[in-house]
Amino acid sequence: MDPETRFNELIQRLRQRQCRLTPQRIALIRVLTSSEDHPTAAQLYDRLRAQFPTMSLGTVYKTLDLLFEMGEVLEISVSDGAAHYDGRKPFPHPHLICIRCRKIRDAESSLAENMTLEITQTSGFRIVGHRLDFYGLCPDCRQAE
Amino acid sequence: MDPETRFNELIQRLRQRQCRLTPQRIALIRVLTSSEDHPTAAQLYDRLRAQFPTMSLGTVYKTLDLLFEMGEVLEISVSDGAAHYDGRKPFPHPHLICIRCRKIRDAESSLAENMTLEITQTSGFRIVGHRLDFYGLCPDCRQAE
DNA sequence: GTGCTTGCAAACAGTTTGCAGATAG
DNA sequence: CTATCTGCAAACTGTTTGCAAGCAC
Repeated sequence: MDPETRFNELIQRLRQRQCRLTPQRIALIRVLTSSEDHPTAAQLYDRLRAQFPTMSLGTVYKTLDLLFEMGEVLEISVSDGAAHYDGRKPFPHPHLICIRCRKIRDAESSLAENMTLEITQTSGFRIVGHRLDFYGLCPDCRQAE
Repeated sequence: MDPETRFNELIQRLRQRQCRLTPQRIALIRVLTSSEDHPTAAQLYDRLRAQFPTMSLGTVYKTLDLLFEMGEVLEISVSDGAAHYDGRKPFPHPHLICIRCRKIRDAESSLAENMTLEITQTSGFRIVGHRLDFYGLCPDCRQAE
């Protein structure tokens, strides 16, 4: 899905929920949907402040929480403290996380869906989300070794 | 693997590393290997303090870090702040996490290994670990709905 | 005896909260 | 006009760090 479509989708969802469409929220959704990487709250805050000096970190957190509760944003916790966010693919999918440079990439796997199905059927849980994180050295960092 | 065997294995690994076998470390490994659930550092501390009043939370963290770096303990980050630890199955495996009662259970899946293989081959990453967490409502909490 | 380990307390980082003032609808 | 939202700052939580005293080897 291209960023523009996703942007409009999120705006639409907020409208449905009768949430106020403040400039801050619109700007955050803009940045979130156009980010190729998986930024932390602080990184989003930095990117926003450049073009939106009045934005505050607290508002970033509040808006991310709102979108998270709506199921429109994925929270990825790497073991580096801060949570990372993915607003482009709200459906779960595997991530590749480099243990050296901390970069996060999306991974494709045909088996992810089947595994979710298998677990759903055998566990008795009603599954509402999953996180599939793979840790390792990315190609760049392997060379640097 | 039964708790006793795993306990001895961990003690052995520490010896190999020439680490001191202090009473604190032995007690923590005892609790860790006999825990059916996935306790946080604070929970481990509470369980230890009962029979070991001099134990400090800092030591719990330091010992967990040591075992984690040795690859003998899994760190599971739920989105509830604190990290949970699993010392019984150091090889990665899927976890089921209840979003209501926060309980964490082990899940079995035949596909987990294949998926890891697939990702390893297509990503260019050298994979050293993975985390497969499934979020949902456990059978108990589904009934309570 | 040596140097790793502990316990304590202070420091730290990320996140959450409370509230007065601002503003979208 | 009103209820929601923002911005700020203080509070909180989990974790890390530094260092003197203790103890495994």
